Amino acid sequence: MATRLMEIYQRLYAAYGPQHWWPGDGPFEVIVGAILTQSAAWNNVEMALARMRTAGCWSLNAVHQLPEPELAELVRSSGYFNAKARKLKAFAAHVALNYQGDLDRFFAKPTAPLREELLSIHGIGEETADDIMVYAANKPSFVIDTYTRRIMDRMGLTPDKTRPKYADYQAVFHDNLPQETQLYNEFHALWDRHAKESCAKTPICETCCLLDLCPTGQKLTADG
DNA sequence: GTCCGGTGTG
DNA sequence: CACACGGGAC
Repeated sequence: MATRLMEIYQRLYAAYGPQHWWPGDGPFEVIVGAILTQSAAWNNVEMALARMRTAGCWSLNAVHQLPEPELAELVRSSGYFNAKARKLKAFAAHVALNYQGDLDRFFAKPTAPLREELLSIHGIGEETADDIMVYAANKPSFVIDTYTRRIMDRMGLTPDKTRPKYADYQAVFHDNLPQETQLYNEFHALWDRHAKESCAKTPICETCCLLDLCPTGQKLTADG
């Protein structure tokens, strides 16, 4: 399995190159982006981030100070804006109350306790927690999303369980890859790219760089 | 399972 | 017009 996963990674990287997810953005922008992108198109998230920056709401402390209805108006374009404003406020409050607003102190925690604490915050589920782990806190915690699951299922990489959960998909990577944040960072972004580019809801198998490794794709291209 | 929701695309 | 979007709370 380890060899298979690395083969897939190398194929995707060769096909698409580095994806630059959250490149050079500070932890604050990664966290806000990870929350705002929940079931929302990234383009709409970027508009919301731009409005926050322009409005001067560009630090956890600023988010903590700004009234929730005003924050909601700033992030309107990302959708679910009332719910997301509440989530942003919850995160900022958590760091303000427990770490004097200092993210570095929060992220200094070891990987497992940090993830548990992230999950305890309103609005942070498993995927968002792992986004923050990898792209903000620089911790190796593989991000699983609907795209990753879809491709894994088509490729016969579904965890050997009756009803695999998030942790089961994640374990496929944690059990078979080196615990390297940079690898997890790029690999997840490449799954995402591939799902949009080729392994879409209706897959485009003919030009897929993983076709010879994919039972679903071979069946589909054989039938015509 | 239902609710939260504006924006871009076919 | 419908549909998807870098999910999570309840």
